[in-house]
Amino acid sequence: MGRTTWFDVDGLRKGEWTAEEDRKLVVYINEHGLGEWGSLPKRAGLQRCGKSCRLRWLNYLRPGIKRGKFTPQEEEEIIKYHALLGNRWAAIAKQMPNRTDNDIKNHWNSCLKKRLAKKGIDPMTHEPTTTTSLTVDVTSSSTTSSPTPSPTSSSFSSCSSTGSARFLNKLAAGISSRKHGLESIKTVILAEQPREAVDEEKMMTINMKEKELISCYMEIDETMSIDELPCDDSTSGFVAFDDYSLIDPYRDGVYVSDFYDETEHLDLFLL
DNA sequence: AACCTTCGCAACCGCAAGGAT
DNA sequence: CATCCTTGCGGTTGCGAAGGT
Repeated sequence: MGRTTWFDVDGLRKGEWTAEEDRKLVVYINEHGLGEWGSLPKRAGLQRCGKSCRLRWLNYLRPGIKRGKFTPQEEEEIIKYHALLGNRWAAIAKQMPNRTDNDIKNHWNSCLKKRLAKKGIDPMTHEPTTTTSLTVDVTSSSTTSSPTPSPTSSSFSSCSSTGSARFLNKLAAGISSRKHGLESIKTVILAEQPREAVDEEKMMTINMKEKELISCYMEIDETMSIDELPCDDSTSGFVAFDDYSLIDPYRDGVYVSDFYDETEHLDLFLL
């Protein structure tokens, strides 16, 4: 199996790797370590681009890669993590260290996605296709069950008041896969101040809620894996974090309500 | 047996983020 | 601050194998 070999305009070899090329790459990396993919091919005596070498190493030659059929347990894990993280194959692969992101992605696209669809489950939302449990903005003209509907105050207030594992997972994923440091996330949250005061009592509530939200961010350790985070049974497209914030699992962000216009408006903090 | 379709997987491509200059 | 370069990610493609008709 594999692609036929050909050469691009720069004379670089493309397509299937030979055993000899694999050997050269492994020998070079074992001797010199990883890094500088751009210049590696020349130094290793390979007629390949750096990207191709990196991919070959990460997806095939790297030690510790598990190949072959996925076990039912692994498949369950993939489905579970996909529900939490979406198509973030790299982030999912981090939870399954013996499998590559490419492997997981291929298995999802060729097998798991179809299997879920057959069972009547939308592979993107992980919800039954016959029902729509996503909350849709009643004021908008949209009638679809898009994964990113506009939240409303009604959906907001009806959400659970407990913290959300999905939110925490999203945050952890943001930290781990997108390289957003905790400090920068805290800075974003802390920098968002109320626009104008209403009254003192409300102000106190706002401050309290803000503190709760911030403290949640503060408690998350960058080294925590998803399994270490607390779980709840939140299942809808939007996930409540508390009365003032709402998580959209399909975007890299957390909505935090504009405390002074609770009727419609939410701000999206991108992670 | 021959042909067609689907599956599985390796590899490519384009894009974006982040670092270096 | 702007530009360039490197790295990493996700979507897509190409192709042999396997299965179906």
